[in-house]
Amino acid sequence: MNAFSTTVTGGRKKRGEGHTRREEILQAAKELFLELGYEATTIRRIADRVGVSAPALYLYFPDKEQMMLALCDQTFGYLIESISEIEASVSDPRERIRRFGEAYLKFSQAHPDEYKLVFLGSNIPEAVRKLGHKMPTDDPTRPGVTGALVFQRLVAIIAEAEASGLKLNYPAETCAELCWMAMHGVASAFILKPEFPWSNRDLLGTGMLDIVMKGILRAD
Amino acid sequence: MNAFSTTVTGGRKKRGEGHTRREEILQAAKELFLELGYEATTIRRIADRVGVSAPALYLYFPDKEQMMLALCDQTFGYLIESISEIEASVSDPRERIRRFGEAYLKFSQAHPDEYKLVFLGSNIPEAVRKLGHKMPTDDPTRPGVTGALVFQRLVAIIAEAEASGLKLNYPAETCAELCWMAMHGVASAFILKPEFPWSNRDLLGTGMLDIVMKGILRAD
DNA sequence: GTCGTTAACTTACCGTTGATAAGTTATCTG
DNA sequence: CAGATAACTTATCAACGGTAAGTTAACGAC
Repeated sequence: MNAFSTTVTGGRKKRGEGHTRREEILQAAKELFLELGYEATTIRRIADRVGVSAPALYLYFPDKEQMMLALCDQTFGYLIESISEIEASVSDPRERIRRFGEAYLKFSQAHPDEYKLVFLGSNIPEAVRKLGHKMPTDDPTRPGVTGALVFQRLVAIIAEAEASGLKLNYPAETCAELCWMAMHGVASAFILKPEFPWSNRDLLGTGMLDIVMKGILRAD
Repeated sequence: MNAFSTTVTGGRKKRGEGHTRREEILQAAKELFLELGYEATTIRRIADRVGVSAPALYLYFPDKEQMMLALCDQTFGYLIESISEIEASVSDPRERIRRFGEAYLKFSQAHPDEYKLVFLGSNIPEAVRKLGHKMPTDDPTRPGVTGALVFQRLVAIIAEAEASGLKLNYPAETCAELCWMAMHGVASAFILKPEFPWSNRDLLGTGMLDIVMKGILRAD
């Protein structure tokens, strides 16, 4: 992992060290997904960057999609982390909701490919599309479920806000859905139409947040 | 166009009739895009359904993406039509904006597959563009720009509202973008996650509209 | 030390993809 | 009938994701 972002590590791994190769593959895949997007990142390109042959990747992942999924969980972990941080450090309910929205938007812009994969259905088959939301009996360790966790946190935050005395203009669940939809609208617009000349991206983010807060919380 | 949704029309076209083949190709492509999505719809599958060889498609379209863009324009046309109707029949500025949002949502729910095709089509643009294979031209007659037309109508409606005395909380363009993003958030959520137990779909639609109107228009 | 086992990896290949080149056929014009 | 050419086909390309089968090297056991 040097400064030139080639991850070639040279020779064959020793007996018990296969997992380090796996991590090298993930690292190279992540770099390439971010550089080129999902489609343009080919198995061969990943293999080249790692310094192994293409089929070698299949010793560690069943297919290309699973590489992306593994990365999704990893990066969504960061989102969940920052949400947890907010929950831990911010006590004011209003501020919590706002900070959630900010974190969500910031994440979507920092990791558009992962966002696309989990929340936009993307081009990846059925398996991934349904995981954005709760599938109660499913294996919680399966890759790709972290998207649903994010939404559940928002529901919890808003429900707690109501419990702490804030008055909502809609049922808590509806408020959470409205909030998520609005922020998702901004996030997906930026991601899906990156070349569109948006008037002012920062203002759109903060503005939407203002609008939603004003819309779901009863005026003081 | 028979009951089995094969569009085979038989033999070779006569001299001046190439354009009818072009329409057959578009029809088949549309069906397949809706059935299978962009990625799974191959040139060969389209050609099979039309009843010609695969390279024949390249007599009418430069590449697969252009077929998609042509379909986008077609679908956007339906939306533009209903917007024009509103502009012609509704004079009150507030009501115009609201009706625009309603029409947009209604359109998305009446033609979910087409909406998905047009607005959620995350098909490659990024991947290809980043590889530098073909940079987007700034030719305004190029297919795929009608989407911007819809948005311009919303900008115009909101700008006219401002001109007629309504006070906006943001620049007109930003208001339009916020409005579109919010409605798109609702529309895409319903379409992308149809199985999610949304608390109340009607309330989410009208509620988001209320929230946006309240957010972009200064309170009376 | 050298053997068997097997993790780690390679070479060769499969079918399919979007797209192109070059040739063929059918229809229209003069 | 004789070009000309629109409409279309066959053959082919490089690149894709993925698989089969073989090779190399590191280990424990004796």
